[in-house]
Amino acid sequence: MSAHKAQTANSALKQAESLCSSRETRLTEKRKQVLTGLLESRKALSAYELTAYCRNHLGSELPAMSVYRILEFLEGESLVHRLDLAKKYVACSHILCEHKHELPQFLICKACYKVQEISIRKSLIDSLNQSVEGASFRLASQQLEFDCFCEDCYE
Amino acid sequence: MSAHKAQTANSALKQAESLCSSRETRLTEKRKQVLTGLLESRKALSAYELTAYCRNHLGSELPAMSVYRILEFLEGESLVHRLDLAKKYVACSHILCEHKHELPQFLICKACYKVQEISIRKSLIDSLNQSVEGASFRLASQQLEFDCFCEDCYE
DNA sequence: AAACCTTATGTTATAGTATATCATTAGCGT
DNA sequence: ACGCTAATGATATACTATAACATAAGGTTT
Repeated sequence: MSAHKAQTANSALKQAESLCSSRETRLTEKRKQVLTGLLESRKALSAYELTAYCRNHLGSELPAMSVYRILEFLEGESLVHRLDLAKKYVACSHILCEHKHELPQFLICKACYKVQEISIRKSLIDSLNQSVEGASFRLASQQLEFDCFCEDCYE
Repeated sequence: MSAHKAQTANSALKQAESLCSSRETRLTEKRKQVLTGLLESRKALSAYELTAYCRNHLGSELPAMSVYRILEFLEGESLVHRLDLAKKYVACSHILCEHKHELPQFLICKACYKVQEISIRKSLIDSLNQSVEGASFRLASQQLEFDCFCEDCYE
């Protein structure tokens, strides 16, 4: 792991800590480990991949069931997003931003699970919503996920 | 099951048969059963739910593994779509249409798995593609899926 | 019809994702 | 130290999915 990567992970972690303490929730060691795993690997990981990451990189045995619970907690704190399409989890790319972030959309590389968190133009979301409502449905969430290929994985 | 439902399923089935025979592929009894299950239930079903449907409604024991293979076949014939987001399968809503259908998008009710197949405006897709390419990604497919709630399942 | 080949289906094993439940431990206030 | 609540561990289990091998069904050739 590069020094830069560790540093970014570190500052994100600090930001996460102050965020939790301001909300009076606890960012425990294990929870930090899971978040660190996602920050350092910089791609989407499954719960089981995270237990492996903790074992191999952080020297910590973390059963998958705990990882699931911890991911749930982190998601509740908006530190992590669950990607249904990929069945994996990513660190929120806005932990370091101060501004509150809304309407996150995810581009997920089907090949390597690199994830890009983007913000689609409001007008695009609006017209999507219109199409959906035209069919008498409603978007369950504005967190949209798109199966993609990243730059490195184009065919 | 209503008479209307059975009738629609029947004509769709006939259309599917002629389609397969024109392609020299075989729409066998078992394959018909699976397609019938999707047509009659009029919502997305998992492979295992389909074995249950065949057992309970069609009096046919169809192991899940066979269902998976059959779904694969039906998908290849564009008679069925696989919904990754829901981890379920739906009958293509265009079996009865003559026209070839392109760029299908799916609105999937998270609560009851009713599925609406829509065609989003080309311009919308285009601007989505633009956003995605701006992030150096490419959509893996134009078959988009959206988690929704249907009319009956709004909170 | 018999032999043959190809396609379809059955059977079994197994991997990955996820949730529920109960037991244990850790952190914190009194 | 006691006791409460939150966090984690441990175990069982359900669901989705694929792989590999065995058998059966359908056509084609002779």
